[in-house]
Amino acid sequence: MIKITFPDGNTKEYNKGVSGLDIATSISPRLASEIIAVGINGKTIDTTLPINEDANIKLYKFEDVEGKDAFWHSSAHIMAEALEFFYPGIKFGIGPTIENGFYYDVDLPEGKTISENDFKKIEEKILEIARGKHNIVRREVSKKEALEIFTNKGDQYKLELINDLQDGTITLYTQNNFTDLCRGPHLPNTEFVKAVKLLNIAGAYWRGNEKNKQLTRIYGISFPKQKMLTEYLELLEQAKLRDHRKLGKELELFTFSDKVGKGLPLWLPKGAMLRERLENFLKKVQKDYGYLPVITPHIGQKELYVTSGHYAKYGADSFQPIHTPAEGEEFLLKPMNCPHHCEIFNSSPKSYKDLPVRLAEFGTVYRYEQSGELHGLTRVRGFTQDDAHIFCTPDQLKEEFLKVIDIVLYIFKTLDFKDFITQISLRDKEDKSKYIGSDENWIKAENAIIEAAKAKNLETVIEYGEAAFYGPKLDFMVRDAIGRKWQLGTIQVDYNLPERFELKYKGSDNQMHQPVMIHRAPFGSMERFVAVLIEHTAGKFPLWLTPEQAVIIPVSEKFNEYSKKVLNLLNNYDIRTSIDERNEKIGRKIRDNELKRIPFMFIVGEKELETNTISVRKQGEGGDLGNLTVEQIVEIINNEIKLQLNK
RNA sequence: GCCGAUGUAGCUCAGGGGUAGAGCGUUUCCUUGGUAAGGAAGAGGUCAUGGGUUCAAUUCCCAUCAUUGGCUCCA
Repeated sequence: MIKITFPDGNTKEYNKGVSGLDIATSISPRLASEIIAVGINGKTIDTTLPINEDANIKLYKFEDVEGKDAFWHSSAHIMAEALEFFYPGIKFGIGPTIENGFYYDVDLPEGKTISENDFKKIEEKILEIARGKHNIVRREVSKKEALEIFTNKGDQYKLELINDLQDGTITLYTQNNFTDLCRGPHLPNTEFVKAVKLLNIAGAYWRGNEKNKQLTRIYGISFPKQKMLTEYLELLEQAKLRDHRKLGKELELFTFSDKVGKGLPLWLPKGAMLRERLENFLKKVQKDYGYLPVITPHIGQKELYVTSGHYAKYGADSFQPIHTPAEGEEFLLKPMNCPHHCEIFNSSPKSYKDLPVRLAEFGTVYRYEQSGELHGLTRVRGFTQDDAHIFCTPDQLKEEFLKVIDIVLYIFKTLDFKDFITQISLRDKEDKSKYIGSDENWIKAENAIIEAAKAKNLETVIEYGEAAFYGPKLDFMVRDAIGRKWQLGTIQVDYNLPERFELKYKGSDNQMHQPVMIHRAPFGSMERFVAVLIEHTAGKFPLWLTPEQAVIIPVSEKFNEYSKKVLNLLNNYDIRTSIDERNEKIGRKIRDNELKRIPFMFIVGEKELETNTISVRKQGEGGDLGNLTVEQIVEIINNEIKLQLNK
């Protein structure tokens, strides 16, 4: 007998060799039918595998991450079988579970293509296989045997994978007519899969290396209930409605023009107003923290970027140098503000008493991003960083870094960004050639960041290979409406550029010393930040930020005169207001302004004219909130703004 | 940059080898209306661009450009 301990601490004795499924069955048949995988002492295994020793057990359903993982992994195998049915000779790369669903990378037979039109028949085939209730059978094989099987099948990708595996650890899973190399765990049988949807199709390099062949990647998702699929698809639809590219157009915030060039955003008046408010908000914060505004040009001599290392790293893949009539004279569009700021630091001799120097600029930079990478406002070729560089003594580094974290957290809090990931971006352990500077400097910088994050009790994830080429970063990442992660705020420690630009200050010992630099941008870039803000708020911006705070809606033209009077009053109180003077019925005007997400609507008619008031309606809340005087509503608005900015 | 998809009116989209359609928006007129769509009439398109096939191309083919889903990259 062995002792099984359940998550609630209860224990029960079972015969040696009992399976997770047996244990679930002993509790309830219902439970047994929902169990997808089993956790044994922290390791996830198949429900049918025997358990031979005392263990802590967890029974995973679809609702658990471990359950979803097995569920979608099996779904990928079933999809592979369906694909093999339609495309004999197809070869398989990898087919893992992802956050929402699964994919399989496949190499289609010569001359065959697959398109979204084929999805329906593949989905039907998947469900047909699923309904067959085929057991998914695990088999341990020797490396030799595994190699034989896939040599016979002619699947070179699997062979490549097997060659990287240790003998004795190789398992195969078979359902119906399909066998795949797989670590598992998997569903007990195919019938668990009740609903499936193939989502999209994409190219993906074998093993993520662009020198390798590009395989066809098919994404899908599956569920144990049809209803769950329907709900998931609805969720996707709703996310699409929040997409900043759609809302940016609808709310007239920004646009692009082929004639200007791709990846070069044009801010429309309302978008510019919004952005300007964000900038002013940050300027005020930075003033309080002792930053000094500077302004630098959009281009600089090529030599500047040779010095900084940008040219060697990105020069060939960038916007190309600007040539002048003068022989040999070359300028570059600035890809970063730091070299200019270094030169400002260098413009006068510094004493340790001058430090830290904090130079801030909303600096527009230009980077020739790969064309396939451009995306709305989140990745563009011309954008404005809320950039600043802090030049400080090594002793001041920690405190300065902590203060920057405070700024970022304050901004995120004010704007209600709750779901963000704090990521420590370090060097690639394998390939240090991607970076400039000495090991010593890198270790110092990386430690400084790790310590600062610790001091602030930030819950961080460490990502290797994500550092900037001149230094490690602390990045603040958020997700957009379609679940993609973007870096917003970033704080970077840099010992390297001070060296390259020969930055110096005179210390109390009367010797020259090198300052440390902190690069930081709480928003990251105005473009990306606004994009994410649009998606997080679904276009319903906080009152202090929104381009139009209120609209006056006259019940009929007879009240236009009174509307203008109200407008003047509100303007005097700095409330951003306009009048909807269109010859439309009031219901129509309300609907249109609701859709424009204007926070307040002030309806004025006979009653309001007589009592010298306005009828107040709040966006998204419907109905009539009663009559107020202009002074009263101004107070309400100002209080709400105060609340938003002081939290 | 690579693989796939898409490109028709300001917007969202239908259509299809014989020189184009809807809804919304816009304009004009009627209506002067009380908290999420009042009515009528009109204007608006070299069907992304350039080639090719064809008696005939917006439709089929090729290329380019742009958008888009991924991959790679990301200062």
